[in-house]
Amino acid sequence: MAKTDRIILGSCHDHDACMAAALARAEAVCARLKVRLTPNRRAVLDVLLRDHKPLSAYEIAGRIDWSGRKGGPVQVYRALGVFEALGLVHRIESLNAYIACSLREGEHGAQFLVCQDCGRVAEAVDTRLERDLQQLADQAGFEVKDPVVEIKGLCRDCADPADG
Amino acid sequence: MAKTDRIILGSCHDHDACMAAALARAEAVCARLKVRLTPNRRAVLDVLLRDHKPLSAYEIAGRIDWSGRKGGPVQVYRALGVFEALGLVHRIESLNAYIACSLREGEHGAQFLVCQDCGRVAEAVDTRLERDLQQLADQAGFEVKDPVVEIKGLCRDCADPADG
DNA sequence: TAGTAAATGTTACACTATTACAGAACTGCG
DNA sequence: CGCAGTTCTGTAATAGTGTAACATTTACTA
Repeated sequence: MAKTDRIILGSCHDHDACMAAALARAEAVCARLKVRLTPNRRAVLDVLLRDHKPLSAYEIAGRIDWSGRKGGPVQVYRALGVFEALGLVHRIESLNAYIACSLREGEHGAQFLVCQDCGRVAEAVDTRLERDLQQLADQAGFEVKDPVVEIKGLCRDCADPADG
Repeated sequence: MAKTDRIILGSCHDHDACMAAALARAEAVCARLKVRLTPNRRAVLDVLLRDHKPLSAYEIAGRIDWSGRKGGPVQVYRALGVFEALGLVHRIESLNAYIACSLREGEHGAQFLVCQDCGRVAEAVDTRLERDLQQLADQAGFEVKDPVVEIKGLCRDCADPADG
């Protein structure tokens, strides 16, 4: 049976290492594309990496230490815009929230498993699914730009709390 | 090659007949499930069927003749909630908009092709894609409740205006 | 170091969605 | 019919999400 290439659960991992790696990846991407990782942007990315779960722009704004400055959604949206364009942050449409990308550089595509109970999100890479999406679009003469796949439901922990 | 079961383009069809059929379908579903198709709800459904394209709740509210009454988003959201539960209306997450379901009774599942240029949305039924989604979820021990598939891109007309 | 482009600070505002509560309309039943 | 309970509606207020506009500052480049 064809297997999903990779699923990142968002739990069950060494979070410090994960954060450091993600930050390094972000720096690499920014350097390569000549995008500046300014303090503002870094602050937004830090918050997202720290939590490793979807946060609304306003939640992000609330967690940043603006040290004196006013600081609000505008700054956050600006940074999110940059990161989305780079593929470092994904918007979860069904939650109006944003999450740092968990994938290695070079990997792309974005299928999400969104738990309606605990709110956590797992990110997956399933090339077969992507092929299917492409094929579906082809049949309608539709040019794919950005496929949104968000499977809403219950994660393992929430579906079966007893861990049966 | 496995084919998508059905794609409804949202254009190129006898709109009057389509509307009448959809309305009849809605009445049937409501009758079967003992849900009342009240004037308010009918007004919302009418607007959605008439346009056959995604509309925001506020746009819907703006197009309804409230004849004296105040009438606003609250009424619209209430009706939309009912129809969504019945599967007669779908929310397009990536647009914050709502569209009447184009499928026959019994058909379900909802994959959408969302044109970023003209804003039109086509609805598709692709059981293979659904199977793949289920399989992806299974591998993560995830229980699927509501798969959201919205392919953003360019429809045939907008991708190639010259109709090459 | 002056000129240009990029990013920021700030205010204000538009759009999306929900809560709360009182009143009206429908349903079932004696 | 007339009452009781439920469902639906009208209305106002408010919470949450996202942008526009514009002056100012910061960073790059010649």
